[in-house]
Amino acid sequence: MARTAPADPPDTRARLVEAARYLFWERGFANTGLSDILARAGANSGSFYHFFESKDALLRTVLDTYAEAIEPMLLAPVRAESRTPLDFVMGLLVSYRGRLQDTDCTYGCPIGRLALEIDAENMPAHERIARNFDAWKGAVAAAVREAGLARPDDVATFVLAVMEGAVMQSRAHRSLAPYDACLRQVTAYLATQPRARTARKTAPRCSRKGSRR
Amino acid sequence: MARTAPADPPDTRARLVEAARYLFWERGFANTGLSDILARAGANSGSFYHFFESKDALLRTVLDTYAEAIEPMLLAPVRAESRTPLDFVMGLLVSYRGRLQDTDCTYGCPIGRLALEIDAENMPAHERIARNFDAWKGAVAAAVREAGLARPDDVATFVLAVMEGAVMQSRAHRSLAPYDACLRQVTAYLATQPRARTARKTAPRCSRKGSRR
DNA sequence: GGGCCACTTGATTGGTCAATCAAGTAACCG
DNA sequence: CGGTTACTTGATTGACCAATCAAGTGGCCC
Repeated sequence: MARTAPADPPDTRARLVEAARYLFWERGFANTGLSDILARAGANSGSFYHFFESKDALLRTVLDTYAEAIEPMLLAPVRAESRTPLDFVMGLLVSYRGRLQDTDCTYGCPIGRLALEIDAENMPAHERIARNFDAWKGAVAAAVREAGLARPDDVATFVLAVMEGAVMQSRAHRSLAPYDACLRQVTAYLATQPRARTARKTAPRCSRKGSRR
Repeated sequence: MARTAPADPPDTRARLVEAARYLFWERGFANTGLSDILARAGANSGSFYHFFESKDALLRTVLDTYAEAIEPMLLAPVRAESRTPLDFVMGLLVSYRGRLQDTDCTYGCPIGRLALEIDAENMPAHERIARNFDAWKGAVAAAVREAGLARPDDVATFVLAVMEGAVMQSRAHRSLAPYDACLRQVTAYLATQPRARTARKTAPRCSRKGSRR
C-alpha cells in the first residue's frame, strides 16, 4: 500500500480512528492505552505517529468524526421513523435507551463521558465536544420550534441535559429505571409547555427538515 | 504520634482522604496520581498503604465521605434558606450554579464525574455512587411530595438528571448559559406538573423535615 | 529501471505509575 | 526499663505509558 490512500479494510488511519472511537466510548480517554488502540486497529506505533502527532490529536479527530456522523447515523434514522416533531424528540431519547439496554446500562453517550473526563484546559477538545452538543440541540430545537413550543433552544438544552443525566444515573444504578422515569417526565413536560405566541427568532415557522408529514 | 488517633492537622488518614476528595473532583480518578495525593496531604506512600490497601480503597472511602457529608454540608444549608419545598429544590440547583460559577464552569458535581469515569465493573464504587444519588434524590423527593406533586420519586430522578446534564453542558461550553436555560425550564416544568390525587406511598402527607415555613 | 515517497515495522527510550519493603520513631503498657 | 504497637520514612520494584527512531517495503512517476 502506498501513495494515495488505498481501499477500505487496509486503511490504517480509518482503522485507528474507529478503534479509538470504540475504546474511548467503552473505557474513556485516560483508561485507553495507545497499545489498546494499536492492537484493536492491527497497527503499530510507527504507523500511528505517521498519521497523528499525538494521542490528543487522535481524540480531536475522533470528536470531529462524531460531529460528522451525528446527522447520518443518529438524527436521520430517528427522523425517518418519526411522524411528528415531538415524536422525533422522544425517538432520540428512545434510541439512547436502546444503547443503554444493549450494554447492560454501562455505556451511554460517548460525548457526555468525554465532556466530564477531558481536562478543562484542553480547549480544542472541549470546543469539539460543544460542537457535538450543538448539533444535537440544533436538531431538537428545530423539532420543538416546528411543534410550536416556546423557547425551543432552551427546551433543546433541557432535553439534552435530561438525557445525559438519565444515562449517568442508569449507569450508576445499572438499571433502566432512572432512564425510564426521566422519559416519563420529559413526556409530561413537553405536553404541558406553552406554545410560542409569535414567530420565533431562528426559523421562519414553516416546516423544516424534521419529520415532514 | 501513635496509638489512638491524635489531633486534627496531623491526622494523616483524614488528610489523605481530603486531598483525594479534592483531586478526584478537580482531575478525576485516573488523572490523579498517588504522588499528587501524597504531596497534597503531606504524606508518603508507606503511610498511605498503612491506612488503605489500594488507590481503589481510597476511592471507596472518598465516596463514603461524600455520602456522609451530603446532608450536613449540602442539603441542610439549602433547606435552612428555603421557605417552601419547591424553594428547596430550586435552591439546590442554584447552589450547584454557584459552584460552577466559582470554578469558571470547569468543575461541577464530583459524583457525576466519577459515575461516568469509573469502570462499570467496579461495583463497590458504583454502589456508593448510587447511594450518593439516592440521598440527593431522597431529599428532593421528600420536598416534591410535601409540595403535593405527583410521582415525587420520578420528579426527583428527573431533577437530578437535569442538574447533571446541565453541569456537563456548561463545562463543555465554559458558560453558565446552558445551566441557566435548564434552570428556567425546571421552573416551568415544576409549575405545570399535576398535584398528586391521593396520599403518596412513602410519606404520611403531613409536613416533613423539608422547609418548615 | 532508478529514485522518490507514503507507509510499515518493532525495538527502544525515558518517564510515571501503583504498590512494596526494610528500617526506623515514638507513644503507651507492663 | 523493655517490649509492643501505631505509624512514618523514602528508596525501590516492575509494569506500563506515550512517543521516537532507524531500517525497511513497495507502488508510482520520470
